[in-house]
Amino acid sequence: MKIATFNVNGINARLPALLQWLEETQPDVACLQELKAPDASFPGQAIRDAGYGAIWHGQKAWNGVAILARGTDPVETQRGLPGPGSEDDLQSRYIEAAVQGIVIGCLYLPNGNPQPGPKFDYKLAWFKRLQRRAQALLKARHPVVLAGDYNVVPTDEDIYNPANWRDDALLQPESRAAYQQLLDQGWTDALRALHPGERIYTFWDYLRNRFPRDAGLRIDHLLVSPDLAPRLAAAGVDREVRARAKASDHAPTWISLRD
DNA sequence: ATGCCTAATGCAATTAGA
Repeated sequence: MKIATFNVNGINARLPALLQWLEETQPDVACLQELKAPDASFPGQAIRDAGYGAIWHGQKAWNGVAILARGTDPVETQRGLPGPGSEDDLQSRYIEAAVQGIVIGCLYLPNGNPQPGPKFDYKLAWFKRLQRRAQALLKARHPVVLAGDYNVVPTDEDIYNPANWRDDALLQPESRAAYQQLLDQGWTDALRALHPGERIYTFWDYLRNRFPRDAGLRIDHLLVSPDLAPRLAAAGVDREVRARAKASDHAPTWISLRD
């Protein structure tokens, strides 16, 4: 079973690229972030025609997340991240569904820049709610994959040049500690577990010729629950998608689980 | 310190991204 995450940076701007990638790589599950579209503008029919059932949580202009499942409909288990403060949170950043017996959490964690400031506070508060949801899923003993754009560079190994980014919200000790606390619950960072010591990037800024220079960051992650970790067979980044015309600034990132 | 690029909004220039 192949599970992917892809920050599309605009579902409608990216639709041809998304459909091409789905056709080429045939993931069983695809978690999408940054739809940048309200619910009514989601291209559900085009995605169904490509063979995927879908659920989505949109928002005008910003954010937005979706879960696609090949040949079946995801069974929604949560829309929006629950927990303290969730009633005041209008940003569409979390959706969760069961697909083929696995719970899939699709998340778009707040960027948090500039820091310090209210956006960084929101990031850390959102992270706490994610930790809470993650703990509840573990306690229920479900097989779970938490996939998405975490907006965290976990270590200095996960970025081309940490010195240039030391004041950025993505590298702050608080952001990294929150990510580590999540892992300490028992989750496995699949890409890192299967490729220790390797340079792996999932995002390259449009600015400053970053992709041709391979000046990237690893911020899109797939975390798997303890029962799924032994089933990890492969993991990777579809870098060629980032190289194409009209590409997102993120590349699709995926894992494959043994049956 | 700012521009460099891209998408959305809405039709010019601003906001946000990371």
